[in-house]
Amino acid sequence: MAKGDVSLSVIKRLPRYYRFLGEIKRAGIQRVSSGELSKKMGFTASQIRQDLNCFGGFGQQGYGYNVEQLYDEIGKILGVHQKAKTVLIGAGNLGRAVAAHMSFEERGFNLIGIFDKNEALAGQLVRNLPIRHIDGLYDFCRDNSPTVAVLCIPSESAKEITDELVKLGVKGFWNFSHYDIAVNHPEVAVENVHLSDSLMTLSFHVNNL
Amino acid sequence: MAKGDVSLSVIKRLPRYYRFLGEIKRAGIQRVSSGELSKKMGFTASQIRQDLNCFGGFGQQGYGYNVEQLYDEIGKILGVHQKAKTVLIGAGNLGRAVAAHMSFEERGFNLIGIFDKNEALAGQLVRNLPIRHIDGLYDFCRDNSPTVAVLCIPSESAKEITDELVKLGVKGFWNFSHYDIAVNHPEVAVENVHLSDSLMTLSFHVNNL
DNA sequence: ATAAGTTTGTTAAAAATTTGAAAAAGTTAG
DNA sequence: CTAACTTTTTCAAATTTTTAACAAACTTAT
Repeated sequence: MAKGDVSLSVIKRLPRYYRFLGEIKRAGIQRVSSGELSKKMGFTASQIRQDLNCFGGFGQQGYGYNVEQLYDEIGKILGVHQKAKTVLIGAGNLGRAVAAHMSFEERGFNLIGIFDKNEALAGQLVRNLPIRHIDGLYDFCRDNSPTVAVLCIPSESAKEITDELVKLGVKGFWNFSHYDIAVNHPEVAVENVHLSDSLMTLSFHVNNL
Repeated sequence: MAKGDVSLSVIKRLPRYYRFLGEIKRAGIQRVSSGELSKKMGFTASQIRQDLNCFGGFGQQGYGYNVEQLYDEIGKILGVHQKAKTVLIGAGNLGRAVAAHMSFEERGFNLIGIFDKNEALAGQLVRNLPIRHIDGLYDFCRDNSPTVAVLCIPSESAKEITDELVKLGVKGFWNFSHYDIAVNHPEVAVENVHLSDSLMTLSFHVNNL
């Protein structure tokens, strides 16, 4: 069950499995076969079976998969029950929307602080958390030891803040800035979102239908 | 120069090339080799050359690539100078942030309407556009013929609205809802964003460092 | 003008991913 | 309990993607 040897392609599909299994579970369905999942999700049944088997034999021949059990297993693999202490940097339009809109708690994170360089925002509540001035970040991190940071800041500041946060012990970055975070440390995980890349991909497709 | 035979992997890298070339261009650099790009971007030089050659020989032996020309060519391929008329559905936290934060105009889109089912929001301005009540969507589409829709709505409504918009002639969807849009029509392009999937992928990585 | 040095375009090899298919295991009905 | 059926597991083949290597083409300096 070594996790290092599971390919990134597989890992990136796990949240989708989790999402669909959640739906199925809420619909009250108790068992599901790879064939049924295949129809619903648009992956081949073979791929689904192969993916799941990277983490263990969750299914049973002649029966399929128990929805609830499989949902829980994937949840465990993804770590959705962890409570990784998380700070959000940048409380502009996007930062506030991300803070308010994402269910961090259902996905393995615990949002404990929101920071912005704009004094005017200080004290304003977002999701019951006060926006703090960025100058307090250092002390806050020393006192609370967050392990994850969400970056909703302009690309200019991204590199600098990232380096500082790494020094302060942050191990994971969810990056919405235009800048491509590429940390040298192998002990740091980065997920670059790049909404504009996604939008341009759509532009390509729309113009080449 | 048939575009149908370029793989999705390549296409998804194009916005990244565009982004880095933009940076290099703004820095005043006029020529660049695949080797230099490789260092900056983290792709292999071989891959960069191979990717670019899918669309034509933009480089010159012994010289490399002209930054401005390559930037323009990729821009054309991505269609960033198009003005695809675009409506945004759902003016909640996320919808408003997307409307305000994304530079649609620099990426091939022209945002012409914002809609929400919440009466209370009607009339409020976002980016100089008034939020309109969703009931007016049909007429608005008939009058203005948008070809792209950005969906920032709950998954429950996503399928229904998508189907209606397809009937009204929308050819491209940028989907932020939890729901996986899968349109049967081969003439419709969909880009599913799924921020929560990205967040859970980060959760996995953080928990498996 | 020539030679040395770069760098692309292109072809081929390697690696990774996806798909298919058979064997093993379990379920369900009689 | 047995036989027919379903579905996973596992292994192998096919496809796709990435990397490497080399010849052709251009630049630059002498």
